[in-house]
Amino acid sequence: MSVAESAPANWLIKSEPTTYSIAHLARDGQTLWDGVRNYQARNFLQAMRPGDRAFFYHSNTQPPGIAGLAQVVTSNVVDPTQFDPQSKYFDPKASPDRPRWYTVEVAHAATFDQLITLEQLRSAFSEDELLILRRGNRLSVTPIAPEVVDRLLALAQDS
DNA sequence: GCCAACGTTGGC
DNA sequence: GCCAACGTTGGC
Repeated sequence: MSVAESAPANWLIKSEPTTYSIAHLARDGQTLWDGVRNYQARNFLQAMRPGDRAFFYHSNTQPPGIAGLAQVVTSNVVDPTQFDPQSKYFDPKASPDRPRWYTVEVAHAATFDQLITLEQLRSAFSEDELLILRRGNRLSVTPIAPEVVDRLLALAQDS
């Protein structure tokens, strides 16, 4: 009996485009997804594996929506900004022998010709299907189920 | 700029 | 361990 490799998982990662947008990722090729300081989001980041797909969502902008795709290239990376007193993400309770915050490196995979807007997402999906549609949701990293992924990719094709 | 929602902090 | 106060997020 062979050990089956699990299929790549799918995620949604949020960023404010004024801070870091899909265009920045396209320019950089890849980046360290640093600065996440929420335990639930961190736990999702730790579950990511190389090859996983991430939908790149632009938040706090007009209009908000999914701007493109990224791919996880390195997982379980200690976020170095937690040790840097100059960083806005500095965490005085973290130390190199006891890191608290882990993240991933992601590579640019696609920039959609047109944003899949939040409005489109709301009309196509329920709150249970897409966690970002939940009222008051603040999680910056969320998992996406396979059946939702196919419909999202179809929406991206249409755009 | 407003404000609802939610996570975190800290006094007790 | 409770919970009020506070800070942040993010759509509108």
